[in-house]
Amino acid sequence: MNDTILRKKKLRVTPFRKEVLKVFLKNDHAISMQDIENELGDFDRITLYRTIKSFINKGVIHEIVMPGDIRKMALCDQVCDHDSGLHDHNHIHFQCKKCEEVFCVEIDKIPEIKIPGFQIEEQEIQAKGICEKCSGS
Amino acid sequence: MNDTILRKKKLRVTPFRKEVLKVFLKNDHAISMQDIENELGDFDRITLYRTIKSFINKGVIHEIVMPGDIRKMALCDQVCDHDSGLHDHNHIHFQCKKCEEVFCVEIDKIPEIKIPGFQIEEQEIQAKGICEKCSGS
DNA sequence: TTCATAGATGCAATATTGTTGCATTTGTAT
DNA sequence: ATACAAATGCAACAATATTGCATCTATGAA
Repeated sequence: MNDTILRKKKLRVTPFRKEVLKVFLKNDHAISMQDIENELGDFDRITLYRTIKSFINKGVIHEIVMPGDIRKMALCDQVCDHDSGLHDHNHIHFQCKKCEEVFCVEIDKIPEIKIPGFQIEEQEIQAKGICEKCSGS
Repeated sequence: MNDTILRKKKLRVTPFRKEVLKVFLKNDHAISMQDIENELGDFDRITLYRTIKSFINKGVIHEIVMPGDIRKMALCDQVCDHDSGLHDHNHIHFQCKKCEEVFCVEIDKIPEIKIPGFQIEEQEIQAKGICEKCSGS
């Protein structure tokens, strides 16, 4: 139930937030602002912006940015239930060159990068290629 | 000389382009659209957008996007002298949490990621932490 | 169950960012 | 020196995002 998700993240359960969350839940890939707007029937754009912002801050969803002005969002794992606005993810972001969708893909272990002189605290990997579904066809 | 860079990438050498290129050359870190606008005295914004677009297409600069609506650009290595619009880079993108600058940092070898079912063709690594300069202070 | 209140919503107005079409100017190859 | 494709600059516009404020509502406490 999406009520549970919201409550867990200390967000008030409102009809609008449930609607927005539903859009995320029914997609297995990352979605854009446009996608959400298209899926919501009637809505107030300002409220949507604010909803998205609080979802990100509370760790309900996370932002994915990729070259080419691609800005999408996807649900967070259970892991990130913190109020800090920081997100920990054990996955990489993958964009399919065929269907153009962006997915969060779990991987066993994120390789550690080391750079002399730099202290790396977080890292994120973005990849492009052909996704599972498009490989088959 | 920045004339050489432009000619090598098959771009006409115009005063404006030289100005923009100069801004990139004098920074050792990635810069934003805002940064460029601030450094250029008097300019036409539309021309700037178009200039940036052709610089990216011809491989003079590359785009760097990071979570938090960060969109910056930096000069490409000599390597990417192709007209395809694709860029090959042997570096990762690093953002310092202290000075907030974004750097292109060369690393020895980019680790290979493998995901069952997915064909990875390109990948990019983004990291956050403390940069060389800020570590010292 | 009712009530008070912090938080969420919706509207208006506005800011920021990026694009398109078109006339004019300019860099470059001949 | 010249012709022409490419670049520029202007006007108009489109898309995206933000702020302030009045109103409404979800939630915890009485």
